Amino acid sequence: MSERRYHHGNLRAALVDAGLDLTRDGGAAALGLREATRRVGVSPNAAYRHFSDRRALLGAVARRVQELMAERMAVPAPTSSDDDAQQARAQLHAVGMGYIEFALAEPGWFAVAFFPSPGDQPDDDEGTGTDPADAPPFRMLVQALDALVAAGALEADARQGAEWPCWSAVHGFADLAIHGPLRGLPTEQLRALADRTVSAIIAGLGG
Amino acid sequence: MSERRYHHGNLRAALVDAGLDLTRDGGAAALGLREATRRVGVSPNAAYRHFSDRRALLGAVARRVQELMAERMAVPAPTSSDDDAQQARAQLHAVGMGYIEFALAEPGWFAVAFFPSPGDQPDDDEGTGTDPADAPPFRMLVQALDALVAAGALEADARQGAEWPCWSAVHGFADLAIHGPLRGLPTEQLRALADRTVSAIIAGLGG
DNA sequence: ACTGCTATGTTGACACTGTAGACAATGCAC
DNA sequence: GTGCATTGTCTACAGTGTCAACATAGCAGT
Repeated sequence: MSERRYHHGNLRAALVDAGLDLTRDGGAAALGLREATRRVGVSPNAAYRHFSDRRALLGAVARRVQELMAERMAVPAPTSSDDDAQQARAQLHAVGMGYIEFALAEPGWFAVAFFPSPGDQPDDDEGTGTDPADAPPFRMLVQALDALVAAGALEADARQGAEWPCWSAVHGFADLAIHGPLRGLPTEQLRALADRTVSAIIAGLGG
Repeated sequence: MSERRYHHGNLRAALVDAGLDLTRDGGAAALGLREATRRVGVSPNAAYRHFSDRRALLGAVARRVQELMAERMAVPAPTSSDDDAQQARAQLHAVGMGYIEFALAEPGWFAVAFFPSPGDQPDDDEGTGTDPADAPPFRMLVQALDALVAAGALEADARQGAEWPCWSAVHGFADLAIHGPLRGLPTEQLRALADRTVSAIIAGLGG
């Protein structure tokens, strides 16, 4: 098992795993090329065979985090209630709360998941790799909003672009709660504020 | 003028100014201790006479940016309309849009202004210096919300903690628009989405 | 089965960063 | 003027990302 072969076998995956470890506490800044390779037991430059850049590795880690996030945001199985509209609203609410709760539970990962500010803007679009608009958590939001329309709880006019107010609210709240003035508040209180925020943005969508 | 005296005279201020220059494009990552001192024409370690740390300098820059932000968010002078409630709502709306517009106009500065993720959390509260809750832009938000209550446009119950949904929405939108999937959208479209976001969160406050 | 190519990992080096400690110049208080 | 606290410099160290040249391993084709 621990025979050190010259070829690692699956370095790329191993580096991403190391990246997950490092970013979990410490966020993006904690992911160093040298540190990651050190953990895997490989020379620093080996990483360059799999990633063009430190930022490329970070991007790969980010995509994995997005998947983890979507898994944790599992929807609470639509209880067979009669009120479709109410249920759709509840689902959207759950998606929002799931987003925030993941952020609170894994602040380091969350800081990496979407658009890491540490490096400057990625120069070009395809720099980090994937379009953030098809990040799994985002798709969940889209789905929930569509369901809201289908249930008649949201006008078709108001549907257009509704993703952004929603995402804005939960994303902003997460940032405030992790790095901002809300940091350190007791979980219960935090959850109450999150609930208020999510409820408010959903309620305000109609107008 | 350009006589190089041994003592710079006002190094601290000069370093902060250099920091403003550096962060303006490039955000927090662009503020290097060595680079800043180089610009001022002073040895790297001179900075340590005025700041304990690179992060301390960054904090000083952040506070200056917050002031700049508040200046740019100048309220549009309450037009003497008869409808108090409508006017209060408009003021709150203007504060939110001002926040976002500053962020869009000065993305580098905005990234530094509040809670720079680059470094990890500041270890202790008083690390960066001031409580983010009395950042000038935040005070403007508080004021606008109070005015809303005074005008009868917001129940006293709903007033409590209303800062956070509001701040969350605009802050999140700014992040999405700068680093996120909204990046690069034409200004006009961006402004429309911002408007929608701000309107939504205000409309949703009552519930 | 041997040969050669390509993918993968290593070594050494460079320029850069933040930070620490010992030293030098300055300007203010007496 | 003298002495001292403030402010800036120099040297040095550990750490980083990245590049170029080299070494090894495994696979393809004869």
